[in-house]
Amino acid sequence: MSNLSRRIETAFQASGLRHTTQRHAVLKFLAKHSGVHSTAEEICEAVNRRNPRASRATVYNNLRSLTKAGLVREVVSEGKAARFDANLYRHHHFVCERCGTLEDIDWFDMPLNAGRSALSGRDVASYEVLFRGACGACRESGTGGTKR
Amino acid sequence: MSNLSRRIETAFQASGLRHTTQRHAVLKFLAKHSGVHSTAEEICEAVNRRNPRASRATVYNNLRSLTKAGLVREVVSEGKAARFDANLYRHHHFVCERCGTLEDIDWFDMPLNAGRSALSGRDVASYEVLFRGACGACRESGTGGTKR
DNA sequence: GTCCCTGCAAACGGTTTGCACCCGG
DNA sequence: CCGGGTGCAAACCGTTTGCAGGGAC
Repeated sequence: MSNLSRRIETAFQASGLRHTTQRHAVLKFLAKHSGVHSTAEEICEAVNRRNPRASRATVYNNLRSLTKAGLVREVVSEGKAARFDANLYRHHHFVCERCGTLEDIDWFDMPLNAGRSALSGRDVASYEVLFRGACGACRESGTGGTKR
Repeated sequence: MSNLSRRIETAFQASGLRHTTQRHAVLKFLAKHSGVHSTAEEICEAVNRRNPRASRATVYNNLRSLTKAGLVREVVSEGKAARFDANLYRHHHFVCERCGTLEDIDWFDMPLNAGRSALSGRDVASYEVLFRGACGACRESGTGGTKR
């Protein structure tokens, strides 16, 4: 059994989620494609390329239960289809205003002191920065690109 | 004619958008309810409570043209329905993880030096911070709240 | 007069749900 | 054996589109 599969089973036990082949396949796919921000449809399609299969409803159910368990995160998305990623590390996000792609930005801390008064009265558990601009490819080509 | 209406017409002229009663009504509603982050449906309903009316398609069309013209912004949304706001001032966002409400946070600058290497290769045009945690009401009541 | 805008209704795409069966613990 | 998980198909809901008529400039 692969190292990844073992880690997944351990995570299931820790979170109290029942271990099923379909759920395993979904999480494995997301862990293997971390940073890609796949849609439910893409996950569905990928999982069904080889056995065991998982119906659309099951994929959606599992994405929800995995998200609730904290093993997967739903990524801020500009489009209509929700995008998911294995929740392995904190990161910021960069949205290209020309081609619409969403990139992960390596984590760096920001001093929140400046916002203390603006945030008063709330418990801040976490934060992330959403950057907008032109990604490397669009900056070079100067193209408008196609929103995905 | 109200001061607000005059400002709206000026904005239309500056942006090259044709002035129509329906478009005026949509922007006026958003300007009056700034910070509320209304859905298209809510805007539709509000506009149609009094003349002139605007069909669903028209409201959607106008939300798109107004967004493209920069007079309105589409707000980062956790749910499925898109939320809009008049684009009057820069601000950060706070998502309550218990009740799901989305609040505006007064703008404050953050030193981005720490992220220079992580962002290299991209043109950063703007940024905003998305905070997560417990809002004032949920923190006090300790309730789980209802996701809207 | 020309285009863009509007309104209606039908189509669309992503997501959820109801229900019967199945399988992990 | 029990309760949650699975699969299918239909329902749902927010959004978009095609088209005919109307209004802004």
